Amino acid sequence: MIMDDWDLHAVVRGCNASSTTDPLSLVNDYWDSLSGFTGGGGDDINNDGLFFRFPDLWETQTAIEDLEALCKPFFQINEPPNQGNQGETNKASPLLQTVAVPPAVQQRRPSQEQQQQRQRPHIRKPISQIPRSKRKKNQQKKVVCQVPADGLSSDMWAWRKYGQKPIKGSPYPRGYYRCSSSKGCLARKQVERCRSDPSMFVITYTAEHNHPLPTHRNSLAGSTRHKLPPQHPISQGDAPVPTTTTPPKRPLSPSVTAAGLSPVTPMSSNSIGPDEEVEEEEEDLLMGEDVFMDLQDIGGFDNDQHFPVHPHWPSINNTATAAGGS
DNA sequence: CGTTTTTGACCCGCGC
DNA sequence: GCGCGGGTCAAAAACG
Repeated sequence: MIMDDWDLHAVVRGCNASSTTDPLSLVNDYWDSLSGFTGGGGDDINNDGLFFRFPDLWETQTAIEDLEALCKPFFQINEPPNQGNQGETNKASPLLQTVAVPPAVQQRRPSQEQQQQRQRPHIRKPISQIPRSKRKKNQQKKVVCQVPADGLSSDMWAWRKYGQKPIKGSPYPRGYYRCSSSKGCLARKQVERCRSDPSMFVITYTAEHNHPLPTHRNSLAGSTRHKLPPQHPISQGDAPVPTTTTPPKRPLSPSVTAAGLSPVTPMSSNSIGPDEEVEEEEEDLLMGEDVFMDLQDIGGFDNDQHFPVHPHWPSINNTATAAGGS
């Protein structure tokens, strides 16, 4: 099947290509990918009855149009409809690639019911009741976007972070987000910094939203932890948080998020940390204070080239235990 | 009170 | 079969 070409390599390619700082190569990759799609099945999970679905990859027009179409659902930037703010939009518009799955495999995705079953409170279900095993890794349909830092919060969906993991071989952790707008929404998103180009973020969207774009969040509670100016990022970053022993139950400050995820050691006052903070605030203004995701959550600030070990990770290679925890 | 983030633990796919 | 690595769960804490 044509889809066979679509695996994580395509994803990785997208990231690697950026290292050449040649966006066109990504677009070309994407275009190449489209040719692989045209024969594919458009039979996605939610063909009917759903408010939102990914743009139809199978009915392609032009690479640019497709790019825009794919980006739109995720990057509906707050701007007047007829305001052709192309310049700015382009700045934040993601370079993306798509990874598709053979239809047969797609059907194996956990259904919504299954998903909800898994999310029921209480202890983990016996393995037999958890259909997660049906899912094959790397074979879910994915849309991979590569966006600059300021493109991250252009995502109009409301995401809730449900996990974070250090990725082997990468100094940056990967954040796992799920759509918080609708309970049954299966949409997920993974965000990580591109290792070859730390200024870029690789966003992988999985599954689809089954609801319309939220106009605003239900609540901002718990979502504005980073409001305080991180005056003590260093202390957080340096804190040798034990990974195996009992966890220090969250001596959290708003800056912990940044420091906790940053692979970088303490952000000096001259590092980009604060700059990004400012950048983020600017974004907030642009976004009408709808901060859907804090970039600092993703990978910290590393533009000053040093990639020390994450303070919380004894060593990324120390997998036996590190893999267990996150 | 409802929501989010954090984070250790758990589970499972996959490569060897 | 085993171990690694990635994805998810869920309790605790924080926030408005």
